[in-house]
Amino acid sequence: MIETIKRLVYQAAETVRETSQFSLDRMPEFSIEQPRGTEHGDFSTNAALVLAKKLKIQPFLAASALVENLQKSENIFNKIEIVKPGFINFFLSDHFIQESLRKMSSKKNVSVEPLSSFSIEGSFDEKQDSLSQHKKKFLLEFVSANPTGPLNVVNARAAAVGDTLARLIEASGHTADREFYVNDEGSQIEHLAYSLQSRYLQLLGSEPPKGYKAHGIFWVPADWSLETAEDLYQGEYLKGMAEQIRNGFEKNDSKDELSIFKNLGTSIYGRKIFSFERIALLKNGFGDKLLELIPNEKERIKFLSCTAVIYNVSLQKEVLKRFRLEFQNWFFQSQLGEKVTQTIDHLKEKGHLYEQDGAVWFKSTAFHDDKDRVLIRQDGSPTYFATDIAYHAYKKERGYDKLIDFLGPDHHGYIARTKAAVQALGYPPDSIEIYLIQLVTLLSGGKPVRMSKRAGEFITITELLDDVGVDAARWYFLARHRDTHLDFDLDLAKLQSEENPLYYTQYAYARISSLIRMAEEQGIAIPSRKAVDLTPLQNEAEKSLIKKMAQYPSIIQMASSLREPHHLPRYAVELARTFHSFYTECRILGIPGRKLTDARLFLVFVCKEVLGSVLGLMGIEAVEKM
RNA sequence: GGGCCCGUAGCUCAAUGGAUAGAGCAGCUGCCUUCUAAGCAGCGGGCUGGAGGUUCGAUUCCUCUCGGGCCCGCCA
Repeated sequence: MIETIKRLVYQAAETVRETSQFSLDRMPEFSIEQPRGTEHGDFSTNAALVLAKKLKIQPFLAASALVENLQKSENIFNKIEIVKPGFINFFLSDHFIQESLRKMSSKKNVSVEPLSSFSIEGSFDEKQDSLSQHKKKFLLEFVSANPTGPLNVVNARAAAVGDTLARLIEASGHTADREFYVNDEGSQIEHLAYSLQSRYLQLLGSEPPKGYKAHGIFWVPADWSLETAEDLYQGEYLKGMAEQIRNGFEKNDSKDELSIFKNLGTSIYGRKIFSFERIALLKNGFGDKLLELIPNEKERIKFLSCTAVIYNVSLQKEVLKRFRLEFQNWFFQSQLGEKVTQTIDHLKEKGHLYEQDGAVWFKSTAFHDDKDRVLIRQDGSPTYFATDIAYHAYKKERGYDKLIDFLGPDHHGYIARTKAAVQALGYPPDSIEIYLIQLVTLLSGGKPVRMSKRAGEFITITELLDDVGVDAARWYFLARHRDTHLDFDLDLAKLQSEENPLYYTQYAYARISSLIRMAEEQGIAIPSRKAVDLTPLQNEAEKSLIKKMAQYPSIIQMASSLREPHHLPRYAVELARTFHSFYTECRILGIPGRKLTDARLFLVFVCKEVLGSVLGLMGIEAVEKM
């Protein structure tokens, strides 16, 4: 419906270009909107206003030119008017609205054509044919939490936003892979292993073993160099892990947790990382013999790192699955291997590096970064940033056209330097997009819950899901713009759960489902798309519902291209409201006239499809009964 | 000192440069002997933090300013 109107406007603009004195090479982007009241028509466009700006002419003049060249098919328009500055308002015929409904249902799953980049040369249809060439491969990286513990609420927000954006991008005709980057190397992982070992040692006795010293609440090797215990992980979950190392992983759970170490370990690292004996020990427990069985401190820490990483990742995977999110790829930093030095060499060849103070620097200021960045430290080891560049290089080498990263707000400094790196590698600036997802402040009892992984104080995603459920969690995260701080009031989320917009939307779906069930009981089937007579649909409630559904493709297109999933819940509520209003006013069953019943039944059936599709994009369950 | 994000109804938040700035919650008034009242219809509620600028038009873009949050390592 909107596409049709938009196409006609484009065609009108083309005619204007061909026949008028205006020198116009490209029709600027414009929008088709649904005005609030009916006095401004069923739909309106600002096309003439943006055109006027481009041509530097009076808006009203541009509007007149467009309207004169608009095909005023009576099958489509009852009336077209030009108003005040230069809005063009379309009043649609009943026939056009009714037939739009028929078209909507013809699409298997509602998808849309990108309308954003049309030049005025070439007709709409030609552009549409070349759509397949515009199909792009997206790679979305998000969550990417360190494998040092359970996922928290901020990760959950990223999970919801990233997943739904991926679905949106797919719905708008591209492909999108989701990727989780696991930082399984570096000092933080080492600290994790030391923290774990310390918890294990604490299980064994009250005094530190020989060669260890007290370090805060931890016991660390006497020659350990770290200055403060703050660098160690204090979370309670490490105690549980330590116990499992002592008692065996299998015993703790009915599931065979051991397969994690065999299967996940192998799939992560592509090779066996634990010997048969080690796996058996993980299974049955080390008892109090860990230090004897792996006497070499360095080897033991490496072993504990791997164990902790694999275990944490497997738990993260599990909870994300519960959150209805599955990543196509889990990419581990340790998989980069030679890639890091290769990438650095590549940058060196291109002349983007220099040496200073015994370190190797990337001249990122050449690409709009604030200052240059170290890639190789004085001690010869690569920085985190260096591995990150290698990782992004590898992403591009895998053939993705567009990389999208979601970062936490504390990483905003990485936006400029990462973009700089991608450009330095020779890729166009628009091949990478990096967005921040702002913090989530959990409110409990009206007071913020402070979250710090190392202090061990945080609400895990599991606790959140236990508390409010997957649907409510996803809805809350998606409903807000990713750029704004989110106050997630746990009490409120629970208390209001009965009058949540989520339930309002699901209720609309359930009502339709119930209706269709009842119709079937009465032997009334959903009429076929081809045969149904839609002419009985004439009152405002019916037409409003059709028009609201007609907006769906442009909502997807907008949310997808802006990378802003929060438009979906808003639209879902609007659609549900329009439906509820229609439902109250129009009876479907038990009315005289089978034709009206059929037409309305078809209407709600399509509405159910659209509602189901919106909820599906949000990863929220569409319930048949409430 | 520098950078990023946010200031919109009592509360939580929308509004891809567009018409009278909108929803939900909270408050008030009506509506269930017929398809789910977890619903509908209606009312009240705003100097969009403030001051300039850009233009046909600014919540949106630019400058300044006030308030809140986050960051600024050869940690990851």
